[in-house]
Amino acid sequence: MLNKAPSNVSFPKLEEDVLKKWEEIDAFQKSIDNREGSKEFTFYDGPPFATGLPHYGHLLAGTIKDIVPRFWTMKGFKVDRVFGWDCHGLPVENEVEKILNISGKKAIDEVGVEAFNNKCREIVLRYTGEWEKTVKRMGRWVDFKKGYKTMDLDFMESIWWVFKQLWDKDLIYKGTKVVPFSAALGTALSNFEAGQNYKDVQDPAITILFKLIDDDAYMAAWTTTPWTLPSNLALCVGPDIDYVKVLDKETGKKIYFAQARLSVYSKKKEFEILETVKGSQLKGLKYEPLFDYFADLAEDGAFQILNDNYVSTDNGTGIVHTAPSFGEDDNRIVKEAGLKLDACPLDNEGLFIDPVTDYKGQFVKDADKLIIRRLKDEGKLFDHSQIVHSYPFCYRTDTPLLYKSISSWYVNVESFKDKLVASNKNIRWVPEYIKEGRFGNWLEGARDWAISRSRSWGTPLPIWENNTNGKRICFGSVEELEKISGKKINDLHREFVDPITFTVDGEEGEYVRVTEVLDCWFESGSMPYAQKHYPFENVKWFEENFPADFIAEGIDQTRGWFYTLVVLGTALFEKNPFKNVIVNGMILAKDGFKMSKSKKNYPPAEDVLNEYGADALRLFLINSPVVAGKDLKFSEEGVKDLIRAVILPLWNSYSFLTTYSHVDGWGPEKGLQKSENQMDQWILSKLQSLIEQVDTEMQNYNLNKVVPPLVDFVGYLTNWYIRLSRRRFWKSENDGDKFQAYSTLYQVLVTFSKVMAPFLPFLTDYIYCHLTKDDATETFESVHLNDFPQPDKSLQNKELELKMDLVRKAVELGRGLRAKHQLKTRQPLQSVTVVAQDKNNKQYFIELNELIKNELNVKEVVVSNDESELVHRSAKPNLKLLGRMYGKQMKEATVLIKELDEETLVSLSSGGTVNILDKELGEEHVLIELSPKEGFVVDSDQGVTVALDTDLNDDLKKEGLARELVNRIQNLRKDASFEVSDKINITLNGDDAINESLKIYGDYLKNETLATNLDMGILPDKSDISESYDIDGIKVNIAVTRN
RNA sequence: ACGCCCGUAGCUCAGUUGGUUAGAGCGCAUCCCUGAUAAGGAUGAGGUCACUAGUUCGAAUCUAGUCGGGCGUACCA
Repeated sequence: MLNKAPSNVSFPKLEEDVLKKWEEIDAFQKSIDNREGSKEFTFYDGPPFATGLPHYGHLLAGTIKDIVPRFWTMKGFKVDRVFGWDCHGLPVENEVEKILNISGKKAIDEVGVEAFNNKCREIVLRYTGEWEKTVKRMGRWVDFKKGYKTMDLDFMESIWWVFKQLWDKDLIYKGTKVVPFSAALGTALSNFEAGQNYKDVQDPAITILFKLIDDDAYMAAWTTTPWTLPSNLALCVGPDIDYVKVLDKETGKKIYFAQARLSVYSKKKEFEILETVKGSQLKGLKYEPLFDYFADLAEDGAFQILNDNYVSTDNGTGIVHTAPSFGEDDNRIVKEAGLKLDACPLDNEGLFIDPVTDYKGQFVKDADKLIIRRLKDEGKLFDHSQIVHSYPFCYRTDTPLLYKSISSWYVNVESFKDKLVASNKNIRWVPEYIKEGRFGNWLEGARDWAISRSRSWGTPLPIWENNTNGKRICFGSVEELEKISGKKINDLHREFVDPITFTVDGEEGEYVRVTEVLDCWFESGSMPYAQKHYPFENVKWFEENFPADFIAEGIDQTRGWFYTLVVLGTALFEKNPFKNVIVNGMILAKDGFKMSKSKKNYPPAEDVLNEYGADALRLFLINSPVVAGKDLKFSEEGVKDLIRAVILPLWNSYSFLTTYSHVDGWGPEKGLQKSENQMDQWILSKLQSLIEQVDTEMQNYNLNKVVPPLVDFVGYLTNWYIRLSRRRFWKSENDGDKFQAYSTLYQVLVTFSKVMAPFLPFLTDYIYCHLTKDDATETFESVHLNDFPQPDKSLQNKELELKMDLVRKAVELGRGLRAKHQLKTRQPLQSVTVVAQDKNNKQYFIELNELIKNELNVKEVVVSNDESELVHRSAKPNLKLLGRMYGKQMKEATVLIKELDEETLVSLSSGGTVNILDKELGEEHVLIELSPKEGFVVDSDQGVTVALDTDLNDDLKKEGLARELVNRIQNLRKDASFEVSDKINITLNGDDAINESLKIYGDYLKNETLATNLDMGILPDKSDISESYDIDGIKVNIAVTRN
């Protein structure tokens, strides 16, 4: 027998209890061990940085990462899930710098790599406890004990192996990279850091003249950074852009610039156009360097005009001053022209150094003015103005950033770009548009990947360089390094491997490690291999399970983790490393802006969990556009709504079943019965359809399409099935029908728990376990150890579902009519007329007329197939069909169709045709609408018409009154907190109408209220509860006593 | 600044290849029902589909531009 559900439930509290149970029985581990020997479903967890606390974005991703593996577990797969920690990288270093109150690479060198790294190691895991707590509280099952850390020796060794693979494939090279640089900190910043602090600032915008060597003319170039001019090594023009050579009437100089910019400059000066040429024709022309500091680079190809398509004519002159050491594009263009040029005359503090002797020791930005004046004096300044543009500032010192080239190690991604695109073809992206859109575009434009950082806390590059002959050796395992160095190695961090040096027989010089470490993105992209210490361990497992079945992260990872995974998977194995990916959108605050701690525009996750629980939060997140890659405005109310829409009704259903079955001592151990009742059959059929639907959507990773059918089902269950079946549960006789009702509701709740288990892991587990404790066919300790239900075809009855839809429609219309005409449902009416033109439908109404009778509280259901007395017909064109037929005549035809009379419409619906503008139209060409006729209590919708007979005779009135009395007495029972099974004695007195009514309906009233005695007369002095009522003018006093 | 996504009722969102009176839930108002009660039902009010211009017999939907939000990329020289 089932235990009664507790009368007051706290879902957060219930969840905590379920969590405890999971711990006790080790439910998660069991869900994996259970599937030993089954096919595996592989899941990769993207490692978060442990330096911050989890926020909603993590909770969302965590929810998706929990639901999908839970589903596939229930589908029979073994789904191992381990957590990962991203330990290396700038965020950690920044934290440590803050703690040690130092900044920049130089400072780190002073503290020492060892001390610095120790500090990093110390703090990197400081929030893991909080993470674990929150992740678990959300109901996510993931293994923290076996979790990987990117700073583990095994992990780092695999990284080395990955790197060595690329090295052997000749995909690694050393080049220069232009990076944002903070002069105040004396260190390069990541693009991410540089992006933190853009500001609109005013800068000089000058146009300078470069004298051509073989032509008595000048090239006009525009720049906002005069201090980069000493480092100018080239000019760049667009090959397809038109350039004009003009005569400056004031100075007599001949000057080139883009034709499109002529109008701008001619505002200030007078020109005569001499010639027009394409940029491609200017290519290769040589010019005199502006300054002579780097004049000797002319031998290496400097000071010539190059071509590139990135040049625009939006501003400037259409001729770009190119300083390869200070601009990413500049660097690229020069490189692509096959030139090796570099002129970077500044130190780490942003001060000019040799050979720029004139400004030596000056901060470059301060030298701007002097450089401009000098160019002006030399007659090389063509124009001088100001511009306001956005420029990055150091996020820590608020000083303008400089861009400067540094040497860096690259992966030659461009060389296998085609393979990346090919890999992407095999990935299922949810939502789909990301595949060809954002991600596809990003792959198309893939650039070589700079993977080294001049930093301290990371996996060191496994490259040793001979300090004499420059030869390099790359290591791909600890063993190789141990062998050559003769030392035992237990840790691969810099403080351990940097001191290792060695010599090679027959070679001069000593091999010393290059100083850089790997970008932590390289590590996260390597996690499929490194988390398993592949290929040093788990080779067989890896080969069988390599492309992961599933991963999930936010859309911000398009160019992050998703990209690095694909690059490395493709480079190593020419494979896409994951088959399915769910990309979630960003969670914004209620106000539509991003969540911000300082703005306090969102509630702390902990509060939401304590107030509403994880089930509600999970459902809210899953049911939002955020799983379809769109942004979500987070609102607490939304979470609350899901409680109301799903969790509470589900709980109430469970509570309903247990309340009544407890009274009868019913439980599944009595054996489940197959039901003949159509309501039972209907809800079971609906349940099978739901199983199918959820299964299909989950197989397609459409998590956001799952909740609406769940909500619908909850509606069917509570607002139709239970509401209409209540009487069967609480009637006093223990007959077969009652047990069929119990069996049905029991089965529905048990199966429904299984279907919803991946989504609402707590509540479903609670309900499932409490329901099935005595059920010999359900022997599991947790709903999550079950298989996902299979739809039972024998229980599916689509026709019945259709029937019920019609009935529900009719009842809905009938209820609407009662409301509109102020006819209380408690007042019985003589009859309702339902009209169905379709023969099948007519039959359905006849079959299910009992339901309609009860729901609408009428004595009789009249089924008719002629609604012409009740409604008007009118027609509208079926535009989808007719639009193509009529084209421009459509407007005219619409008017004619709308004017068709009822007779014609009736003939159309019985197969007739009508001629409109020379075209023969049949029923399918028009849409016939029904509208209620005046003076009838009638309504019509979607082919169903319902009319109520509102005449009341005496008998109906008496019955109505009896029902009012039942209602009052039931309320009294409830107010007196009687049990549903308590028997009572009633005493009442009142107006004559009461007596008249009870003469006929006294037994009915007793039966309904479980009354053993019904006395008419003066109320007793002592009763459990008594009250006086006025029912539409009829007065009555009632007293109730429990016996 | 550029690329991608988004802008529909007070709020959160649906809206298939262009088609009929633009929908749902919540909230609000009125009424109803109720021994599942932290509920439930019906009805109603509430919309210039961000704006502008175009394509079309017909645009929330397609095109171009403007404005606003998000993500990403950026000293576009």
